[in-house]
Amino acid sequence: MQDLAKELKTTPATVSRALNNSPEIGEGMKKKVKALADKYNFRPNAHASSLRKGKSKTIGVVVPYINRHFFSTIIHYIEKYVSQEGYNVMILQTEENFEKEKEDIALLIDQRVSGIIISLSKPTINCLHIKKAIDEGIKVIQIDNVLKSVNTSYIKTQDREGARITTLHLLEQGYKKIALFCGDMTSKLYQDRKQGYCDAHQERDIPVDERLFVANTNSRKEGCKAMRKLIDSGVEFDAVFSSGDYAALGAYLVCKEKGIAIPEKMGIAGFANEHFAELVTPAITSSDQHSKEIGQLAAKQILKEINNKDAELIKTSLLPELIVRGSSLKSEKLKIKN
Amino acid sequence: MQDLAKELKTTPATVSRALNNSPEIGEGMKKKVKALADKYNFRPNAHASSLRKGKSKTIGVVVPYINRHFFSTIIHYIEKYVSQEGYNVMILQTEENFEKEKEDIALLIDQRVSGIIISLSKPTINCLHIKKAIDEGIKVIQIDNVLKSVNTSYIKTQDREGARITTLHLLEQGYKKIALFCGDMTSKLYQDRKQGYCDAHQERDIPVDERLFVANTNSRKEGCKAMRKLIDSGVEFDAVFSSGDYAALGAYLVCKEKGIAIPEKMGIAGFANEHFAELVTPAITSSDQHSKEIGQLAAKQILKEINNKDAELIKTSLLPELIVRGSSLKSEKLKIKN
DNA sequence: AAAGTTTACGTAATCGTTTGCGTAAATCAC
DNA sequence: GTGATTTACGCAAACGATTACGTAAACTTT
Repeated sequence: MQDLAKELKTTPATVSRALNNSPEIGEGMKKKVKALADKYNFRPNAHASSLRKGKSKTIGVVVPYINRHFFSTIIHYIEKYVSQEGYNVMILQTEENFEKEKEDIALLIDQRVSGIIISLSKPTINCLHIKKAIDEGIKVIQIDNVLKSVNTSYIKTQDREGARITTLHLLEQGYKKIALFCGDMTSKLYQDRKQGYCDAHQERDIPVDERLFVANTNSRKEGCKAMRKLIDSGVEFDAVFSSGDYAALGAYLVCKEKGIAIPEKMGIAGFANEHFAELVTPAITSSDQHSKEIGQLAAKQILKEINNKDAELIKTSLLPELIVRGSSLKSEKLKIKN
Repeated sequence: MQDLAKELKTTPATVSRALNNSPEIGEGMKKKVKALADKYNFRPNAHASSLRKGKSKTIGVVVPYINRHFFSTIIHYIEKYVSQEGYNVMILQTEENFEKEKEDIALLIDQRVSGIIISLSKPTINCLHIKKAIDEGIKVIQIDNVLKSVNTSYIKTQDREGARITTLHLLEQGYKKIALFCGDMTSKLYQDRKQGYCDAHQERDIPVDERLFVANTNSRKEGCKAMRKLIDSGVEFDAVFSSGDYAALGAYLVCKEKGIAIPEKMGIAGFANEHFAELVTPAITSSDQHSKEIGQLAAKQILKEINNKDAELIKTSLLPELIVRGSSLKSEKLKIKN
């Protein structure tokens, strides 16, 4: 920048202002500066700029695991959007670990990022770390697993309602005893889904059988384990609603292995609409969480809050879309039989 | 830092050195500095440090799309590894666009990242942008789709050999006319896979029928289209080897739709071992590309090159693992019939 | 014990931009 | 034509850490 200034017999100040399109610089000078910058292929040092401004054009994205279809899709759309505005994204994973989450946030503060988009790890129950970021002037947007105790914009799924709708669907298909697989119950997200499951039962005046409830069941392996255990326990049930597709898949595979007919003898419904859900035979009923919309909304909103001192926060809950597939279509089959 | 220095009646220089564990600082002073830093929860400004050092503790990762299982898994392991060493990762997507790739690299240079791990976009055929990064002292590692015309470490799949093995497998199963689906043929990656396919034919003295070759077929939709077109063309064939699982899935679904028995009338094999390949019925034969190993190796190697001025480059080609599944098991079925 | 070496820390310049303040020249009001 | 603005730019001080160089004090060597 010094060099450009020298060659143009002006000062770095002017060069800087010209490159930043400051209105205090005349058109003629701007053209000259830009032309020379182009000629020498000059690009300003991002760190010097960030240091001086106390802010960098970076958005931090914090998720439990990036190699989950749901999150990688969200990040895809975030990156796609913010990169158009000259921002870049820094990615951190919490692996569902609260301590790591705190450290991740601290790192992003060290980087003076302009904004943070975060899906809280499941065990997180306090948000002092988030508040610290906000105090530093960083805009925060929560997605997916959010805590309302801290006042930020958020975009989440209507977990309770989504679970209610799925459960209702299973009940309407004629399933009587529905097992429920959830994850870490310290998380509001799973509490909500369980609540929705209970709501549906209450509406239909059906008692909830706690023996059919299994927590900490997220992965395919855990889903298998839970399913085997439940079957071996002797408690009767004729359907499984899993808070995640992977655990649903586990249950599904155990049925196939044991020759339990899906959907006739056992109904299965998942959540998240993972890729494989529609591909297996019969396909698995699941709820789409609109990852694309979440990513786009989060990106749009965070830039708005960064650029507009007092942009209004948004508190959005998207209704997941129940996609009914073969794994829970008992009544249709019955009709055909008659 | 100034404040800490003042309180300890010393200078920022000493504080900086103490925090960085410089051997020039006595143990007593180090303890005092660190204690006070802890007390005030002081964390150094990353940008000031990067500016002064001309380098930031950031690794840039450039891939076509992050929401592909293969890439998100690689990135997962990269982030996991480098974050332990105090590095963080910045992610850029090229969307298979050369211009965007150039801009991405320029952005990472602006950020003075310490290293770049990149999977070149398919259309990329020259590496001036990569060389520019190297000239800036940035360590570069290529993964997956690499160009050997630039001298960097790389970790890739043995595309030719992998394709050869898959093709040989299909031939051994008794398939006579194997269609080949590939992607953008300007990319060395697909050229290699096609070559492997040809190798296998040559070994078995079987002529290659160019009418059975379809390029630019990556997605599920394109796979469907290609399959329909091929069937309608009237050219006879009894198997499909697709360079990607999604296109293989397209072919697979068209068979199901048209009632073409898999694997009896049509053998199918993909590449990449996507999640769904093992889940559909029959499961799809595919080759695992060891994404976990690629991520770990890339991360380990880039840190080595960053920390060791003259660490040796690695040029690694991992042999993909052919996972034979039902979609290509014709002979087994025949045996059962006899 | 004098000279040399090491240890532990201070001094001050530097990384490359940005920006509050100052000011000459140009423009405007009347 | 004089004073008041406005325009367009220069000056210089930041931003916060790092590091080459300098130097007292402590320690070695012979």
